[in-house]
Amino acid sequence: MPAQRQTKQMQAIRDAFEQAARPLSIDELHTLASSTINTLGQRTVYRAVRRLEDAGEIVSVPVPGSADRYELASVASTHHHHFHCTGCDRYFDIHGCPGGLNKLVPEGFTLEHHDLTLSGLCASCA
Amino acid sequence: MPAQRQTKQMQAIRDAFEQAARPLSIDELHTLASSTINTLGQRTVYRAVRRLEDAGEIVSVPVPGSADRYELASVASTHHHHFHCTGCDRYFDIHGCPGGLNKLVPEGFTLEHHDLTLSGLCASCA
DNA sequence: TAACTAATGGCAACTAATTGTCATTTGGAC
DNA sequence: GTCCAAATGACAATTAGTTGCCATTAGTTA
Repeated sequence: MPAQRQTKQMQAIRDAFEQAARPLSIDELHTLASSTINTLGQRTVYRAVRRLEDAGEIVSVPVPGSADRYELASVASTHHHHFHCTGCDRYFDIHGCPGGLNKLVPEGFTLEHHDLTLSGLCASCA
Repeated sequence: MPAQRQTKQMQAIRDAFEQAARPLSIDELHTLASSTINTLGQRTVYRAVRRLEDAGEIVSVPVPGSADRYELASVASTHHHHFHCTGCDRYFDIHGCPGGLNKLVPEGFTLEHHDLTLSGLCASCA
């Protein structure tokens, strides 16, 4: 198997996830990590995300209307939902869950997962 | 203003919405309406959807990971949510709403909308 | 330090979804 | 039935997102 190398690009991308503590898009990652590596290429961000996802360190967060976001697998393993700010287009984690969803499922359907997205304005945009 | 013409293509697309009674993708519309108009072009479906949306007869339903679905505005005006079948990739309407979402909103954030999507298998796929 | 090769970065190419173009068809007013 | 223009359908072109390619850079081991 190929040896893993410790690069400053990869480290900057990991740091971006840790510091942001919310789901990030490829562009957000590129912007955030560029503050430390100002020559960072977008292609490198795509590859880093792919590797981190394959390694199980991050998971994709599909969102309607735009490209996937990604968040740390350690965060994703705790059941949570998201808040989408319509002002800055950022996604935030929210904890808690309404529950009682089984009552909503139609006869004959099997419920496996659910996804709740609140939207409005974040603290910065409000 | 330009005169509206009553075409069988447009009627077939309206019928598809009425009969399906669930959010439809462009491809689903094309397939459903093709059962009556077997020469129906995809371009015509795109234009019909645009006109119906502009006219306020249908609204778009953005979904993660794939192209928008569309549903009748009369249905959309009643608060509801959706069930996504992971087997056949169809969306269905579900009525009811868990409520109590304001408790989940972080300090300083303003809640405007919410979107709940259940997923699993529909009655046909289960 | 030297050598090997994983990783990078820029650009072209690809994919899926959508829209532009235009010759042809056809609904509807006369 | 005639005429005009809205609507259609085929295909090319565009867009956003992502990936392929490849010459170059730079970790890592000896």
